[in-house]
Amino acid sequence: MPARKKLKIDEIKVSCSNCSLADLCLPHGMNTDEMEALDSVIKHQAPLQPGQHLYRSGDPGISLFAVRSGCLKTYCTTEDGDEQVLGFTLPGELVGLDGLNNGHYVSNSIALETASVCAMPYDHLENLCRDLPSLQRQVMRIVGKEVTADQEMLMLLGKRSAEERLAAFLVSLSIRYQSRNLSATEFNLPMSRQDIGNYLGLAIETVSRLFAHFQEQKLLTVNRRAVVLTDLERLKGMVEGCQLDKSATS
Amino acid sequence: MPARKKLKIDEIKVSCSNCSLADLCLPHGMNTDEMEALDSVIKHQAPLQPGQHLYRSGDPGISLFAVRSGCLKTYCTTEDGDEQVLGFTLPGELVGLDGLNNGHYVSNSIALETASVCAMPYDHLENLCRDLPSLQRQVMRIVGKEVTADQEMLMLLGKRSAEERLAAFLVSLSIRYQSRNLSATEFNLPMSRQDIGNYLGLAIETVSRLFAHFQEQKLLTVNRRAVVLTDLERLKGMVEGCQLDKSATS
DNA sequence: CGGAAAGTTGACGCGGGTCAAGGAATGTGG
DNA sequence: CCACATTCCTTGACCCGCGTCAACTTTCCG
Repeated sequence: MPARKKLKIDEIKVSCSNCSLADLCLPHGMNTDEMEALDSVIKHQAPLQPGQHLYRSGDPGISLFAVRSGCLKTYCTTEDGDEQVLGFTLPGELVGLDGLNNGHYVSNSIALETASVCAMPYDHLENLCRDLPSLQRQVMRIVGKEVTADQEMLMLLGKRSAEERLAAFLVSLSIRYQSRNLSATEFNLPMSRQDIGNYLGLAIETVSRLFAHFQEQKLLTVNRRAVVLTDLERLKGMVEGCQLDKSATS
Repeated sequence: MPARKKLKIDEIKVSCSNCSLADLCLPHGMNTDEMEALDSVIKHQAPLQPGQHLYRSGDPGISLFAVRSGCLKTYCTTEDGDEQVLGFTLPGELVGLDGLNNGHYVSNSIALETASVCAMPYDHLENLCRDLPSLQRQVMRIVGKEVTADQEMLMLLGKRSAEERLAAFLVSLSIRYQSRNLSATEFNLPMSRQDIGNYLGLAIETVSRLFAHFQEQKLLTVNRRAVVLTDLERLKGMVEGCQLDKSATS
């Protein structure tokens, strides 16, 4: 039964145990058996096209999603219609936690590039957590990370200058690409100036001017979406002191 | 054994099933048996004095805390020493989620007034969640709420004017006090202008001027920490349109 | 090829930060 | 109970970072 065989291969292809992102994702630290159990609750769906929504505000929030490839933008809208970008999700990162609150998503998630995601229905995940303490702990770790990341962002928006915000944004992307075994210094921005500005609480003209300014200072070269960080160290220096102080006090 | 009896009464006093905050807190929606199980993992500790820390950045993060009375301020510091206030915790609300990330708190939590808290060690809570699906769901609900609240805050800091920020802050306090059966229009601010400004990403002079400005417009009267919201409706009107749009799209 | 979307650049002005001075409340020691 | 310091808050003057408006260029896509 060649057809059956083929299907089997496809299944293996998309399993957690073979996923190169496992270290960055929920399976992190799980053994093969545990990964297989996790696999069993994951729904693979058709890839999202750019501009296509993964979920919208008000949709019944029933799943947590892991991004396998591409890039998602999470945003929400106010009653009077304007948008706030909440974040960008890269492969190995999770979205959809906010659906846990009252069963409906508050935010929206849209693909910026063609993206494939793994969907994990909350209720299945919940059941599985009962049997797999390591999964439960990992979920809570992810939750804690999310909270910490939001705190970092609040600090950026509350206290930092436009220059520091953009530098922090670029450094964050750099680090995240690096941990995915991509170049830390050369990459394409998956998002528009509009999205960057919105995310950082800046006007798009300001973002554009800052890119020009950074270029003058030989910190980077930029052409539309293509970025080369020519002096990553100095960029990191600009952000230094703006980061959370993680030094233990005890 | 009168001593024994006395102790028993004290225990009952502080149990979830007798706590007036149960509806706002983790026990929400649990039956008596479940509450008793939850009680068993809660550690009651001596009240915190104003200025005393519940936990500090770097401390081993081992517990989730529920505030029973008083008010806590959560904040974190940058490497170069300045502070970002992340939020204020009122009775019935939880703090300490950020310790879930890597086992250490990233933020600090300090009492603004004399405060008593219930401590729930993560590991006990984790075990209990395995037996009590309703608790597990409630924990995840709280987590989702936390994420949503952070999103709302990001929007405030990213998009809103100083005036809208302070109005939103006062309305939020009003609503939270009301759901604790306290006056929605007359209360004392538990925090200083410094803290308010820091939290809202504003200079303390701006906060002060805005209070004066609001007073001229007969929106409220304020004397140091004492606030009376004389036109709550109009205040809410100022915030309208800044709130997340929760209308279902499907 | 044409129209729209995305990005850049310059001119201008305002919201709110900064600096400075002073008042009111609270604490502290004599 | 009073003098004094300290902290918290208020108010005014000034000015700069960044938003807004506008014009233009480049890229994208049917």
